[in-house]
Amino acid sequence: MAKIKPGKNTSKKEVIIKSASVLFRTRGFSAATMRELAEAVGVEAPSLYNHIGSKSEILQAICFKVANAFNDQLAAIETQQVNTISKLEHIIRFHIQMMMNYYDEVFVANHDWKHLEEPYLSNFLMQRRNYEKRLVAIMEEGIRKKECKNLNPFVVVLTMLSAVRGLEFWQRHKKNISVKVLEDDMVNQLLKGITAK
Amino acid sequence: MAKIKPGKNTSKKEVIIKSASVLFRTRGFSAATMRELAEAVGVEAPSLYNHIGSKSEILQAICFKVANAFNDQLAAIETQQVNTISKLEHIIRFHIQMMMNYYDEVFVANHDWKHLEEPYLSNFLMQRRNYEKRLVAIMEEGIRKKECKNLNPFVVVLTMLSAVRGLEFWQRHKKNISVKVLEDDMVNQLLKGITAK
DNA sequence: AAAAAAAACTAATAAGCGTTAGTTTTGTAA
DNA sequence: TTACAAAACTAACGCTTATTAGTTTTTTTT
Repeated sequence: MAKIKPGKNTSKKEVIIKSASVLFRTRGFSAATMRELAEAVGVEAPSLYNHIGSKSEILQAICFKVANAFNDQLAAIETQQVNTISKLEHIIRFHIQMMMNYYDEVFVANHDWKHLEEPYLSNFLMQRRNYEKRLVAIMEEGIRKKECKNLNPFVVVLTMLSAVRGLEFWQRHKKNISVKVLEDDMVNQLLKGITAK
Repeated sequence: MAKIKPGKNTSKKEVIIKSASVLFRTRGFSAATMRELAEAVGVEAPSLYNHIGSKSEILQAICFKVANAFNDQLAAIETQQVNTISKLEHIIRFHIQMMMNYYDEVFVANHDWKHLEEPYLSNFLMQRRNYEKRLVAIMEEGIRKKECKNLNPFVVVLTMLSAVRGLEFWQRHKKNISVKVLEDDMVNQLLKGITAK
């Protein structure tokens, strides 16, 4: 019978969480069962509880891992001494890369955060709101310095965030379009539009 | 005891489906229970089955109502004798309006279609793919006629679709930003970009 | 090799699920 | 007012859920 095989630096808990990310993405958190997760890991369901506390705890681990990654990267970009358009470009590219490299985790964080329990739910939502506000602040600076059009900064930021989030639908076109074309064309469209001059 | 109160032209089945749209949006299809739905409608759970066949049937009704609305509108736009940018603008504005007027239904169709049962699942996905292809065809024509930049049409279309889909997050900012500003700024950004000339 | 710790197993629990059966109430038409 | 149909009710079924208890196997440490 198959055992949990942790790699060099991955604990069994991390293996379970990675499997759960894939399972939760495909089935959704509520529809996914611990028995399904156990089968994916290669173990009986009760054995999972030697490594994790509960189903909900797994969701917490996934959501906050993603949230932390985005927060850390934004903090780094905020301190950069470059113009606003460059900052926005960096952010867009980072979102795209997160989507490519941590597809399952980002998807789950985007879709199933509502199933977090308190106080994790409130904490997560607070972090999201804060993230949006920091992006809006960047955009507002760009407008002030006349680098950006005078559009509603909230609209711009959420349009950008939504657009990159839409990369969820891209996994199935992954083979047809290179990541470079994807990144460049998306940055181009969001920052400069699609209308020919 | 409260009864199901159908309006002039709304059957009790429609009342149930509308309540289910709100419930499924807030709780997610899998997490939502028939007992919760019954309470929202003001009835005991088994009474629902005098009007609907199953929980799954409700999801089907929601998803295909939304799919039909988008398909019909796109068909109308396709026959219009206007330039490509105008067509894309119409499509974006229609998506925004659908999001504003049928928020719950569109949200559920976007999030919970994966819980449709066969053959409805395959049918729904086929319609989605077809919809995307028709949008790509419009964008390709725009590139051919030099109305649009030579960007990857798939990237452009899915960026647009994703951006308008992101209006899901907008309900909470509804009071701060008028629909007109929202529509105009979003169209402006997606078609002409945010960078100042 | 023996002892201790970690992690697997089987069995079972209480709770909640969608749904059905059977009955009673309500609304409508003759 | 009586007859009929629609739609509500209560009770319950069979199934699945996450999780716990108790035991055995495997791995690690001494």
